[in-house]
Amino acid sequence: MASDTDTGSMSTDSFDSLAFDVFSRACPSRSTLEHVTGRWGGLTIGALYEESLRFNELRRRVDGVSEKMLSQTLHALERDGLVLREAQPVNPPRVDYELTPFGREVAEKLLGLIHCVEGRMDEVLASRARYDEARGGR
Amino acid sequence: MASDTDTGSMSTDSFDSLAFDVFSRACPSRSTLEHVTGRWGGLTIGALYEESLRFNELRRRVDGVSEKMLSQTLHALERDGLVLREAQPVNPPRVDYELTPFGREVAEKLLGLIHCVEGRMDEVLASRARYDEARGGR
DNA sequence: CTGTATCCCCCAGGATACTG
DNA sequence: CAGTATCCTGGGGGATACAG
Repeated sequence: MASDTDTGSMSTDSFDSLAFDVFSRACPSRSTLEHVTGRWGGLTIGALYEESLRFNELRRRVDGVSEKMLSQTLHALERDGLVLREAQPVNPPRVDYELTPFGREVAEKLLGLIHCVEGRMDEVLASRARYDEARGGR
Repeated sequence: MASDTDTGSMSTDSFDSLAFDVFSRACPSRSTLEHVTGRWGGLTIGALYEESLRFNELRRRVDGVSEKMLSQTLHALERDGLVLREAQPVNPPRVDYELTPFGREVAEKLLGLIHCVEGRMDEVLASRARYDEARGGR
């Protein structure tokens, strides 16, 4: 693990002058973005945005995730400073996961995206129907 | 292709009462979200947000994408109604890709996320350093 | 309960060649 | 230029067993 080839430089660009090197493979933010938008990252963050959860609660909440992937995802997010892991030294062990302030900020942006897409799903579905009919025979 | 198992129902939830079934595997918006946030989807949309581009221009812009993946990505985005494909019947062929209004909206949300992360990359890097040092020996 | 270690399968996706 | 078709490999990720 910790195999990212990240170097420490990136551009601080404005919204209008988009010259960021996210397009470059070597951009360090690309890996974080991948953790956030990855298959399980987004769902995990979404779940934690509602409330702080324990490992198996998360596992139940995020439909379809395996122990291994949840573990990996959580580690990546914790490493990036999006998730805080709080282990209580009790028996049986109890570990709570919660979003950091940064994590919450990212979660909100992510939710903005999700809502944007969900609110337009009828359009999407219609577009898909059109597309499939046009070249559906083939 | 067009192998999504999407059914046409989803929840229209508010930002506060998050009861969306995005967490469910069967949620139709999940596939669109995957197209948008996928490895190449986001970068492609980001590139097209700046300007309308042709196939090979895109290929050069999005560092590391293969012909096959760009083609696939573009088809998925076009099908979902995010990208408009305009083929001019000239020789040699010329095809321009541009974002639809919906595509631009999604792009903006996406850029919001990207900027949020990029603007905090120093934190991320610091967090990673801390994390790696803590359990770096292992 | 909270994970880590292992095995292994499958397909995302890269390389290459070819067509219109 | 704008793609499609084919082949092939790496690693994403599931299942299971095990450990603290």
